[in-house]
Amino acid sequence: MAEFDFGDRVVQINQNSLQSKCDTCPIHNRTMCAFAGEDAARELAMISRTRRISAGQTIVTEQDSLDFVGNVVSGVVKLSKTLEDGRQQIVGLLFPSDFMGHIFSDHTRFAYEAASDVEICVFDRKAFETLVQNNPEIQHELLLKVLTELDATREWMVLLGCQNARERIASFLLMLLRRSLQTGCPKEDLPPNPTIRFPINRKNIALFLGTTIETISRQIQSMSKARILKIIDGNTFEIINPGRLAKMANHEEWLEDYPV
Amino acid sequence: MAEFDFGDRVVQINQNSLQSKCDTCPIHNRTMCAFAGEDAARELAMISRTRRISAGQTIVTEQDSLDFVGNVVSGVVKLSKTLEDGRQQIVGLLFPSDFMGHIFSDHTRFAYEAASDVEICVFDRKAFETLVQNNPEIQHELLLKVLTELDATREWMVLLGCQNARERIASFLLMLLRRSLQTGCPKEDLPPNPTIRFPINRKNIALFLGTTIETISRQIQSMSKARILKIIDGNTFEIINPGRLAKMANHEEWLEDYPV
DNA sequence: CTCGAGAATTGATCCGCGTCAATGATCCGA
DNA sequence: TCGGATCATTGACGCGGATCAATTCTCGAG
Repeated sequence: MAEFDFGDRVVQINQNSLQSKCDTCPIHNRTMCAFAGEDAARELAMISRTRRISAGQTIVTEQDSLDFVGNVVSGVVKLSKTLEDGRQQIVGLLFPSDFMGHIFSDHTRFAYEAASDVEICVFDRKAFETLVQNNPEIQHELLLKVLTELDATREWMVLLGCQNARERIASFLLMLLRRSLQTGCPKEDLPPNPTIRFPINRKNIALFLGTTIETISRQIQSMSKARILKIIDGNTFEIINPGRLAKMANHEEWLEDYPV
Repeated sequence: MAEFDFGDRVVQINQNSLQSKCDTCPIHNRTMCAFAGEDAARELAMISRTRRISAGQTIVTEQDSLDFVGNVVSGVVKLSKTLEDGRQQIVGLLFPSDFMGHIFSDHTRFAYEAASDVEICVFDRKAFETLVQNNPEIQHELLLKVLTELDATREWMVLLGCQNARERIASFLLMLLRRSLQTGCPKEDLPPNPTIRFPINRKNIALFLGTTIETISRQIQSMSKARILKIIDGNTFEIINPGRLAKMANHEEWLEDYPV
């Protein structure tokens, strides 16, 4: 065991076992960890810890203090706000390699919940903040990540503000398709009929899209009848015509790879 | 005139006249400029320039490259996206002291337009990026600003996703009230019946709230009948009961100062 | 002052989708 | 294998707010 001082607290961690975790981390090179220098990477590895949360469990409630940050390793974390009367809106879905946490602030305004079985790699927040302050290159990566997330959030704002149910669901399918293609496969190898799985249940999709499970169901059936997709099972779909789907979403830039 | 090298370009600027501008800047201490060290502040002053844009003029279109960044000095800048069929959604309104620009990226996905007569203090983007990279404390302030903006954007996402027209308009009024109180007046000095002015026209409010000018008109009249506000003129309103307005908005934390 | 253009209000109508309710599918523990 | 629970699908209905249209208000030019 080694003892490390992160400014306002002392952390004791087994250095070897944790260092090795990052080497086998399936998402390491897509997270901000990949941009850390050698020393910072060692520190990150030392303060990291893996947590598993099963679907439906709350990780942090609104207004709670969030004393850790981290990366989603597998599964989907939902970020949501619930009004007094029970209405809820999901304001973000965090997929593997996404950064999770509310840094440089003592309380979040949104609840974090596992939308599926989830594995996250967490760091003590204060320790991570100290590390960020001492490593401008990590802070820069973090800034870029947050800027990207801000843009993505604004895109969804367009969706919620002025697109109808059909467009919202088409956009959601496209987002899933894009996330599943993010491994960076060359354009000519794109499958003509990609397959999509819903990683979360209908209720959460509805809460994210600002609609209802009934409307989602009707639209999926309607797309199936229109031969835009084929329902393999309730959660799996073969996209017969990605181009038409993109056109339907009215968000062309979300699927540049599949021309209409 | 002095000549300054910002990495990839050389800028010639009259140092004295520009330095003096920041001293008289009405919003200086609320912008990230206030956090710059002495050297950085001098650089900022040197690369800054004031631009005036009249209401309705486009500053940057979507997909354009945005070669400057800056702070809004007066007026309101709208950040929006327009779909092919003409539907438009405003994803952000920038008020005085707000930072404007799309840093560390060569093209924006949103258009910038003056929603009222506007005065902005601009910096060359590349020069500013260099300055940020060389000044971790400015980068940190920028990160905090972006994080705050991300949270604010998510709050509006809740609004667009699951709140009705009445709640949206009440929330908009509260936001204006809060912005106008940001000078930091002590709680006991709060005016019991504050006055609000719409800084932008109905069309832009509607585009921001994901509704229509007709609906806004009807809701305002309805609030007037319910004695929640008094219509001074078409753009000015006396808030008779801030507490009930907050309750109506269902976003209690937006007006903690006025208990229900 | 008048005139015309753009902005806001007010009224009438209609439709997308939320709501409620019933049925069907899947899964798990007993 | 059965029964209960959870989740998804399908149908019927109604409402909030978009749409269309007419009127009123505001303001700057002449």
